[in-house]
Amino acid sequence: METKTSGAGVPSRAGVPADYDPSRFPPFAVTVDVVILTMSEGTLHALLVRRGEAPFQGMWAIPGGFKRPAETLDEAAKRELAEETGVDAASLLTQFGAYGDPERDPRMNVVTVAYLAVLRDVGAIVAGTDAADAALVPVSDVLTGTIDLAFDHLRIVRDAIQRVRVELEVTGIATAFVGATFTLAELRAVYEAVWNVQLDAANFRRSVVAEDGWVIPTGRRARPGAAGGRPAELYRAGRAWNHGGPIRRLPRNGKREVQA
Amino acid sequence: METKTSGAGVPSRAGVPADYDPSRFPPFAVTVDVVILTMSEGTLHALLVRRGEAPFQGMWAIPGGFKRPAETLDEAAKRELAEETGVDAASLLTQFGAYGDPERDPRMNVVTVAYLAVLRDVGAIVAGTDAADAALVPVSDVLTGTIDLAFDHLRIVRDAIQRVRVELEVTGIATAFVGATFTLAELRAVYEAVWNVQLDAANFRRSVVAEDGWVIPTGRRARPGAAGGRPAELYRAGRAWNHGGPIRRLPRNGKREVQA
DNA sequence: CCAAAAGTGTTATGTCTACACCCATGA
DNA sequence: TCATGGGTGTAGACATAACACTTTTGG
Repeated sequence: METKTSGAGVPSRAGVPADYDPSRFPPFAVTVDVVILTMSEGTLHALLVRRGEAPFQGMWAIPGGFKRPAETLDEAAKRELAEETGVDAASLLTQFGAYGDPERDPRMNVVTVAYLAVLRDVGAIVAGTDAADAALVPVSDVLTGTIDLAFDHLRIVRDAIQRVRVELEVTGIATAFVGATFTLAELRAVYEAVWNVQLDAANFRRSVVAEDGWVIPTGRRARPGAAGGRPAELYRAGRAWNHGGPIRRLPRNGKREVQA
Repeated sequence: METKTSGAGVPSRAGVPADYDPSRFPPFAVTVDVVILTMSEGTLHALLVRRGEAPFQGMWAIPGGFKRPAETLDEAAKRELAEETGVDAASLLTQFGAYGDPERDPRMNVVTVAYLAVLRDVGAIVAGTDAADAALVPVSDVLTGTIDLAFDHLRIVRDAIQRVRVELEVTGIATAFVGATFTLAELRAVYEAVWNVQLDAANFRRSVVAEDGWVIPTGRRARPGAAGGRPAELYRAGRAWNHGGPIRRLPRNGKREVQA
């Protein structure tokens, strides 16, 4: 693997001590962690598991596990997601970072590769598992430190949120948060929750509908809420979200930002 | 680290065979590879090294090496960059991916974490090293397969280019490509080379100058080229490029794209 | 009927593009 | 002086934001 051309015998190119022998490589454990995000009660939630053993026993953590030698990183992430949720949907798994600080695991050298997964209907999935060891928690509770996480998982979650914010802008990942059919108000709520902004419903509708083939009207309508109101049209996701996004960019100036 | 809560004895949550014992973890070698990009002769170039040993002996590869147990991934990347170029500039090192396919190294299980570095004046640096084992090659030659790379390094370079395209848009990384002082034409050439587009000089100037504090006029002027022309103002980079970019977005429609 | 939410129209403002035009230099 | 590239002006196309107004529901 990638041994430098300036091998053991060659003096270092730039004054760095060549005190390292590439022929003996240090072994690492490699894990894959998956930040699973979903919308619940109008806010962004993450699926966390409670650790059953030391270190950090009893604390919340991102689900994850060892990479196996015969699988790729993507396959490992897909496997972890499936084991945790039963969902088999590789397309919305995005690798967003690798973490290898020496002390991130007190027991050994561990490098972890982090993935982001965006799901809908995780509530039902979590309810089906042992409630004691998996839960959907508000992301804001994690970010503010109300819930604190094992290892460097806070940092990983922070990076995942950063990433999903960008994904929302440049891909159409928003539809992954909502059900198979959805109203534009639900879709708008995704942007508002993730970006923490307030969007004009009228203008939002126009932007989304203008993005050709991105959402498709089903002809059916949603039942209004208890407070009444005109029933909303139901849409389904159109072609996959790889081409470019529907709603453009976070506000150019700080305007319209809403305080948490 | 990150062992699932559903440990060895607990049956798997979702029908996945629980045939894996987390207490024995498989060891991996972890390396850090750095894709070093620079502008040379008006086009995008990458710094490659020639492999001195098997496998892929004699082929070109991205510089890289083992992560040491006591350093972070960022530190390892910084060290590799310094060893290869003598440049000590951590701020422009960006992690952009991890690669761990089982067969990517025929000798053993290697997971590599890839970084992007953008430099100026690499030409002089490379000239100072043994020309036989390091060279600046046009990125286009790599992407078209004219030069082929060891391991899965082609894929890594492709991803690095993807990344720098985005970085150019959302950060101000463009100034990292040019000298300490530069003309707006030089800066524009960076965008044109990386995005493979043709930009209107007049509009480019306005966009850049409008981005407040992003480039700062020095009051000095560049000597015109041999063909004459009005001497251009010299600028220096302003505050660091983390806030948001100067030139916005790749063209919304395919227009203005230039064929390679 | 009233409140609430969905959806449409309209207008002011801002941004982007193309391109005409002037400026300063080398040969 | 002409060719070349730097820099400014400007008008139309287009995008965005704000908000008034109409529609359709529950109570």
